[in-house]
Amino acid sequence: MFTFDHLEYSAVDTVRTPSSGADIAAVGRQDVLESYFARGAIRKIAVGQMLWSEGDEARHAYLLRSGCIRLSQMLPDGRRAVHQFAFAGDVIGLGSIVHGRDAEAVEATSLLAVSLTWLRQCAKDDPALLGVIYASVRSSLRSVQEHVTVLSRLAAGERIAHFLMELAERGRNRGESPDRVRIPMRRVDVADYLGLTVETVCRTLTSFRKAGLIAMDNADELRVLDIRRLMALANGESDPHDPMRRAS
Amino acid sequence: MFTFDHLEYSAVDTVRTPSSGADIAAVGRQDVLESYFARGAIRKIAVGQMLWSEGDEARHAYLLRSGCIRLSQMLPDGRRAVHQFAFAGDVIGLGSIVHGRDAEAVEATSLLAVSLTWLRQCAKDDPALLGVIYASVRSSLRSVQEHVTVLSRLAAGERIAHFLMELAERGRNRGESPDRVRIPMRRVDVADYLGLTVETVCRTLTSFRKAGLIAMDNADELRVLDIRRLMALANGESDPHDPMRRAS
DNA sequence: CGGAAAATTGAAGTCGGTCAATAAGCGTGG
DNA sequence: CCACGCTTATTGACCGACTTCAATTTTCCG
Repeated sequence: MFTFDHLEYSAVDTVRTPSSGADIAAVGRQDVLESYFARGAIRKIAVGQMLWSEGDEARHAYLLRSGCIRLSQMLPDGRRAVHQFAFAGDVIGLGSIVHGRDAEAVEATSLLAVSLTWLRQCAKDDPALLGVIYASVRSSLRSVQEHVTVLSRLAAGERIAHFLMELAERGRNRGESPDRVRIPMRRVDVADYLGLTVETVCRTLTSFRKAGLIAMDNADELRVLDIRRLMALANGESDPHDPMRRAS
Repeated sequence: MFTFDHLEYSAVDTVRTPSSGADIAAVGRQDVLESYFARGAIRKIAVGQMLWSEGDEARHAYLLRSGCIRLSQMLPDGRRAVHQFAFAGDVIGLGSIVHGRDAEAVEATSLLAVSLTWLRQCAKDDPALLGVIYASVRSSLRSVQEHVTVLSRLAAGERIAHFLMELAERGRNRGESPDRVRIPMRRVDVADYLGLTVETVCRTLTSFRKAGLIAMDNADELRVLDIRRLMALANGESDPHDPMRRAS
């Protein structure tokens, strides 16, 4: 849940988890992990390129240096669910032996890759490592659970607000301005992340704009104008009759 | 994802995970964990009693011997999202330092409780233990991810079918008949688990009954009549125009 | 520039929700 | 054992939030 005063995610676990999700490690307390990734290989992937596919054996864990990776799962008939977006500082690939979903670059992405077998070897000498990995997966778990609540019970407008606050919070953790939110992914990605359609995402953003909650210069960047109301929406604290909850 | 032939969950990870969810450990390969729980204290809780509440510090992990625990999260205005149901054989309480959601008994439940600090001590002597715990949380992660896909992209009928197949599969893992599914929780719990309303759950079950997919004697037990169609629905492989996808 | 992809807007339809009523359990106590 | 009262489940009628289908506009790159 977001709080208004400090704009900070409820850090319930030992590890600070900026709403990173499945497979994504916490950023704080991650020094241990990062020291291992520092010895990893740099890998760059272009927009639309897959880091791995569903069913692939997991061989590496990755620390994002820049860019954005979309983790998603396809249904047989083409429907898609985006589980999480990973940003700079996030660690992905620790959650599976065999990948259960696709990982694709939403924008040009640079990562550090380490072999999982090597990581396992290291864990035998360094007892702290396994604990950090465990904490990382655990914090991922908490993030996905929050996502479940969003998908399960929030209305369209609340989901979008939640998403924007999530982006703002995570941008802030990377040292970006909190009232300026960049949206690196396309609308269809946002829609598949929030269980909505592209059209609903557009319409909701438009109504937010008209209500003075946000301002948009480009399609991929917006300014937060009324963070209080956005927060209330994001946390499900808004008035049930607030028209911003709805899309139309 | 479910498969028809063996009625078995895709065991993608090393640990067999019968669709158990957040905080719920895998059942297979769990011998290590169980040996520790064997030295735990027996605790019994009655229907409606809370095992813990959101915000509580996590002090114990529990292995369910019988009954059913509902893990849920409340929104400020009373909306509720049920994250998972834990059944006999499942382990809960390993996913958090501070609990992020409530745990309440759906029916009379008996559990084995061990202290987390004690478990941590043991982990120092037994390197395998931390690995098993890690695997447990990892498999929980995978389950919640599946749930995200369900909530994000499946229609009402598909969600109910998925839920029934999940119950059947997990009952089967506990040695129960696969074509006889018991539903220990109330309709409102099912609704909050699937992001629907009580009425939609009822209506969908009725239409399943009328279509010959299931038969119901009591409200809390049903017989699976057409598992093939239920499976197809559950996995999102049904015809987009199949009326069973819809509620009405 | 030009052409395709992406974003946005509009109009109409529908799935699932809301509100309301009825039925079915279920435990308690006479 | 049955009557009573309460909770839960089910069904019906209506409604509306979101989707679907269909333009139109904007953006992005060659």
